[in-house]
Amino acid sequence: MAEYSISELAKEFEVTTRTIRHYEELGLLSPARRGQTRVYSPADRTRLRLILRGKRLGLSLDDSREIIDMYEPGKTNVDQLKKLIDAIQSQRTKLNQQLDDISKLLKDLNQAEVDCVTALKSTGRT
Amino acid sequence: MAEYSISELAKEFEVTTRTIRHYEELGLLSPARRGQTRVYSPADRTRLRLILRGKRLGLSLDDSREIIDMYEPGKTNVDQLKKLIDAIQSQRTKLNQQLDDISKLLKDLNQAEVDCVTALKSTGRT
DNA sequence: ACTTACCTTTACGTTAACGTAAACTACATA
DNA sequence: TATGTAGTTTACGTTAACGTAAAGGTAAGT
Repeated sequence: MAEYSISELAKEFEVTTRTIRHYEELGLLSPARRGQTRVYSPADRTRLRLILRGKRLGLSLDDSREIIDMYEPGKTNVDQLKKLIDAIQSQRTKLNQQLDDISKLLKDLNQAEVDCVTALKSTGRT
Repeated sequence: MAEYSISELAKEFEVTTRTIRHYEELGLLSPARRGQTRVYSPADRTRLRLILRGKRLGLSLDDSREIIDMYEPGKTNVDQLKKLIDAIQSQRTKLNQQLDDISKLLKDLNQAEVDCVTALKSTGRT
């Protein structure tokens, strides 16, 4: 039954402790306490991982919280569940848009690289 | 030889004119002028499209400017070209990381959806 | 001539996501 | 006992990416 200190998590994910506390202020994390000191469970660690993944994808912290809350099984209400499914669909749409953007950007990068190499060769001959 | 007004572009890309002017302030766009008025070429329009694509991918405007400048062929210097190739590679790395993130998130979303549907069914029977 | 619909610049305001500093506590170790 | 190391709260500061007036210019239509 592993647990983690705030600085351990900070080191592992290459963020500052301030950042982790900030996520807690926003209600994205709520670690246990031993006295005053925060004690993080593996579940907390997973939440942090999800938050940072969301960040890399350009999600706001609020968006991330929405998504993360989806994983919690405590949603009994039917309307809640339907809302969640909608949210999931909407996120999927956004992600697919991102996939499209990325593939286009990668294509552009390839072309840019080709242009660079071509330019380099011609430079070599001048 | 098409051209566009600022509000035309704003409408097309669903941003405000303030946003477009802001990009110009940061040196990401430099449209021609007819008197005081900005006149955008198809090339300007493409640049705007690239900027917004970058935004969707979570790039900063500075990052976007770097990438966009890669497409300009006016880079004669060899060192410049090598730097560009490095930048391209680094962007590619970042994008591949994003692809990985997205595939993982999509997987998570699928699981969350399954959980939702399961929960819904059990609710129906209670 | 007057309104409407654009365009312009200048400049202060706002939000998100932290950074940074101050001031304090608790535990371990030289 | 002092020095360090890691934790805490509180609170003001900062940066990016615009928002939001304010104040004005210009050309088209009525």
